[in-house]
Amino acid sequence: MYLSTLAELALGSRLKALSDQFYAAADEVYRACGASIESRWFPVLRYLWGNGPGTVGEVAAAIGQTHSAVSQLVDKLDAAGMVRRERDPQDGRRSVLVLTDQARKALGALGPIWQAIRRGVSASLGEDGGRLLAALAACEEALKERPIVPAILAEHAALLAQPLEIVPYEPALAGDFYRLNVQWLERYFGVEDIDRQMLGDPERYVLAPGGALLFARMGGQAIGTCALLQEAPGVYELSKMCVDDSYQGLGVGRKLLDAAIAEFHRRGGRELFLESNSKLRTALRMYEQVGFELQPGVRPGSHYQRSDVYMVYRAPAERLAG
Amino acid sequence: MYLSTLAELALGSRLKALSDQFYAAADEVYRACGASIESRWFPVLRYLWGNGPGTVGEVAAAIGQTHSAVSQLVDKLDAAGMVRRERDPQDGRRSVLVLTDQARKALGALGPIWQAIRRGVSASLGEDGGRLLAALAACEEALKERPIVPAILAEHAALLAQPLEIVPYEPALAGDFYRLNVQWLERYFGVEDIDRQMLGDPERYVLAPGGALLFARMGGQAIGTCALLQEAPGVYELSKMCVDDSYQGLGVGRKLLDAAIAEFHRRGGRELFLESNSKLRTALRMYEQVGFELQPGVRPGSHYQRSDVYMVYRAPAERLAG
DNA sequence: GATGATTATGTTAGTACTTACATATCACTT
DNA sequence: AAGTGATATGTAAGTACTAACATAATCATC
Repeated sequence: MYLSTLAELALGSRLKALSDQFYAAADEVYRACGASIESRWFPVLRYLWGNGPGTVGEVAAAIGQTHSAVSQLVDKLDAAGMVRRERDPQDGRRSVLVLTDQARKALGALGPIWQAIRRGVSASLGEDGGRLLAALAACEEALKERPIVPAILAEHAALLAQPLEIVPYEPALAGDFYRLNVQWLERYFGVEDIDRQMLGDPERYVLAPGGALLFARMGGQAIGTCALLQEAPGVYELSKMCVDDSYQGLGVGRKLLDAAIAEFHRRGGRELFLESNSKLRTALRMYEQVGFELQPGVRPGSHYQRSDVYMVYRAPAERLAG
Repeated sequence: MYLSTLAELALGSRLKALSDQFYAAADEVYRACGASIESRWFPVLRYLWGNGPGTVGEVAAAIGQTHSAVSQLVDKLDAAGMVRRERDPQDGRRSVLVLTDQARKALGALGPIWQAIRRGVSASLGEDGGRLLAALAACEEALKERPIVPAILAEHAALLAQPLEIVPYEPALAGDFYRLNVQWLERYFGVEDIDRQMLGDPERYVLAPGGALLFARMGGQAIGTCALLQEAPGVYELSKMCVDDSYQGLGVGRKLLDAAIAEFHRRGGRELFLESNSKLRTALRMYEQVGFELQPGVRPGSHYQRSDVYMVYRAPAERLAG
């Protein structure tokens, strides 16, 4: 399932879906057994049944819903003849909810159904049912102790505060070069043979021909990379630029790009070009911002199947002059 | 929390509540970070972002919702300028959903927030977060393989088919006498010393003084019990009556009670009384139904702290006569 | 006993879904 | 080409909640 690949990000959706499944299943069972009760009524009715009459607020707190949800539910239960509202003589604000005899009778007859639900759920889910219940209880507890929003905001602040540094290639980073590029290529295109070759041995295919390889590092981890390939003396290609998915949006790409251009200038390069794909609008816009200009057609003799965009760098000074 | 005592019965409610918490948390984070996106949009947007344009049905299947939910969501996303609907030229029925540039930009900037959510959730939930995800995935899988409704109905049929029998004490049942009573006492009151003594050695404290001990058995398992204690010659106390939680509602208690009264008559008993607590309304009503009459006050010399109800049995014949 | 704050509930409006139905298109068969 | 069933989407009505507000009763303080 797609959602499970998103892990923590799609928890809400998945829990909701599972919740709906259980509600629907209970309703179907009640209907099949001829019980005139709805699954949504269960928490309120069961509470009143087990604990005796209670106020709206008390029930709401026990079953973890708002008082207005309970109040509205009671409207329905009242209409269905299951619950009576009585004023508390001690405290006129309170509405005391009392099960009617009809409800007591109906609930009394539900024992075997509830028992069957318990067993049926256990049978269907097997051990995972127990695990789900345990995890659920643990998470409910954890969320009470450690609210989630401040935790997320703290992580967010920490992420943004971590210094981002651009560092040159070192052998320990070879694996990151491969990982980052493949992650990116698989998402947008597919990995071509020419890619695997270069990605697997950057020292031979990037550095040896006189190119440069840069990495963006945050918190000790390589999260982006960018290569400057020397095609001919003084002629460089900007290539293999990518940033880890989970660090998108932090401006990492722009910093890598700036660093690569600075390196091109430091080496006194004569020409800098790149090939890309028109699907990558965000990237193309960024290239334009730093000084690349779109050329008509593709570069003669391009070795990438995916490239349909050809851009050439023109330093700001040149542009002013020309 | 009350709901967690209901185990499998309240799974729907609890999952829904947790789901809502995650949605609300995500929305709060988005708001705090100034991102103009809503948590409910996430699955659709993320899918389109990661997998490129897709049709309504494709997206719905991927994120596990109905096509109409997606269609309605797309209405909102369209209004918000995040998604465009385009007709599929190959198949005129299909609506192809395409992210707008604005959406791409917004989603691009969300990288660190998503990353923070992942980390924040993990930080708040600790290991339980991983357990929840694992259990969730396992249960989703299990429900696909073994639908839950037939499993419940099968259990229900099996339950009703099992014959219920009332049997007298035998040594193998001594453990059940203890288990059933303690389960019940812990739920409602607390176990008093006088209880432990008698529960631990029924042969000495129930049978030796001339009492009787009955058990309800279903499918080979003891699921309820009831004692008839002889206080003085011909004077009996009905006591220690309880039924396993998970077999409530099957009429087990009533059968035990009827059997105990029959035993009292068989022995030619002169007086039968019981002590109970006013909290146990269902039980009290049942006692009244079979012929017990409420007495004012408590029984003189009662040995239970929890008893505030004193009832004496009057055989139907006596009542007719009196 | 007047007052202001708090508490308990009810009410209204809105949201996110569902189910059920309607409509449009496609793929086949004849 | 005309009809038929399947498929893809849209639309309408309904449900179960929430949030926000309104109302009423109680408590605390002077």
